Amino acid sequence: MSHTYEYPRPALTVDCVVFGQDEDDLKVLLIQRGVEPFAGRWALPGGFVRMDESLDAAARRELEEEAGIRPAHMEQLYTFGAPDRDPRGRIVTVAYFALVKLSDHRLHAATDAREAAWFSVWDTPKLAFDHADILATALQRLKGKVRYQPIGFELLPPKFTLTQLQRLYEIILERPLDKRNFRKKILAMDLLEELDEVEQDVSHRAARLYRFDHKKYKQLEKAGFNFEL
Amino acid sequence: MSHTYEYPRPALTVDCVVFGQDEDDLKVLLIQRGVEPFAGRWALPGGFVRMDESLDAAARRELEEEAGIRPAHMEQLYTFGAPDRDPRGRIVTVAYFALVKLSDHRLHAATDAREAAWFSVWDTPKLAFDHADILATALQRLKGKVRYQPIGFELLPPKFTLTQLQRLYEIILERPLDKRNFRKKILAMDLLEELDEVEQDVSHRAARLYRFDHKKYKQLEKAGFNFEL
DNA sequence: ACGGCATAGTGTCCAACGCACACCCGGGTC
DNA sequence: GACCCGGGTGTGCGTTGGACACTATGCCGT
Repeated sequence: MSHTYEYPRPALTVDCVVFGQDEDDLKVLLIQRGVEPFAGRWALPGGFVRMDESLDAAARRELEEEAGIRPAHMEQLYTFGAPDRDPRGRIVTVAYFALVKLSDHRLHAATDAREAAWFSVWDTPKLAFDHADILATALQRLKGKVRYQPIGFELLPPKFTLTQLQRLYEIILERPLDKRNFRKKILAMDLLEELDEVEQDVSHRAARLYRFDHKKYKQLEKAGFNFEL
Repeated sequence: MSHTYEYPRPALTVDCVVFGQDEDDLKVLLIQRGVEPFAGRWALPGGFVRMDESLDAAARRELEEEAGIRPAHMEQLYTFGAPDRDPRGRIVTVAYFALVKLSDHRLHAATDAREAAWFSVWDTPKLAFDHADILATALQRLKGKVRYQPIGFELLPPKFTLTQLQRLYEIILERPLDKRNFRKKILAMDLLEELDEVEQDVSHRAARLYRFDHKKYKQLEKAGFNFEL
């Protein structure tokens, strides 16, 4: 079955930059290509947009299909449409930016026959197409956004310690933060619920666990409150 | 001549939200549609992306063709792709955001046979397609961006008074600013060149003219300086 | 020439915030 | 019980943001 149009059309794909935090590293999800072009190279997960689905839906579907991932946070990043960005012809791609809790998506073997794996964002293999540009754009967005919107929490498990949170910010922003000032500021926002629980199985004093209060944040946001690290 | 593909493809367009400042009003450029669907309705300028041009180039070309406009500032805004956003079928559009000096683009009759006109952004006619959503997104972007990047200057003539600049910010941000604090802050950045010229033809004390120093801004930017109103 | 009018231009004070900084605490290990 | 490892806490200072009101200048009308 084929499809005919009066004027030529670019093909339209979505590609997803999925970030996860692991220990002291920021990871990005990549998939090894099985076919030409760029067979064997690593690339961002993605694929063609179907005629009856929105762009967001296409991005979610591809992530589910290719890596079994349902991200907590996802937003459109940028649309890349240089005429020569794909050797197969004119293909325009809408890039998405997603955050997942790595704890939810530990080791997963290739769900879609292809190999999927997490790489440090500071040390990725050579990527297919213009995916290195897309990744760079996504990193820039993450760095810029994390200071003004509480999206960092989407990378952490539901219960976390303040030190974990601080480490996350330090990794993303690539600079050290002062412990006392960080805690003062984040607690002053009154967005964290202090739990009656502490870390388990650590060989030192256990830290208190906190949970991000999404409801409270939405309320404060409506009232004109601005999150700012 | 027709074009055939193995899988169906959405059509791809660009649409431009062009802002201009006029006196005490923020204007947006609209074009009256001549054909169905939405014949007679006002819409954002835009059109189909050609196979050999980048998305940015398509946006610039459409603006030139439909309104004879070459904007000083232009950036990609967001891509809108709801399956039902166009009654003709699946059409995905990459929206752009542009700023022009209205002084450069005064009254221009319809360049492309169609009628083009400036409307107050607070009082537009009912727009075709999902263009009202696109406009709202663009306004939000403008409001957010103007405080952290010196793009406001692209809306003013090359030489302007501090009062004009302040009015512009007040219009965009929709709130009054304090004159002394505004001047203090903007001059402290050392980005404005104080000219040996004053306004002409005013029936009161003439204000000094200033010019934005793009070169100096680029230097400071490299040195880690952050513009912030 | 004089007065009136419209906008230009200018400085201080106070409160809030950002940031630098160091020590004791608690729990586990050996 | 000594030690090791991170957890948890408060103060002080310099900077910044924001409120606030009067004099200066030039044109116009009489």
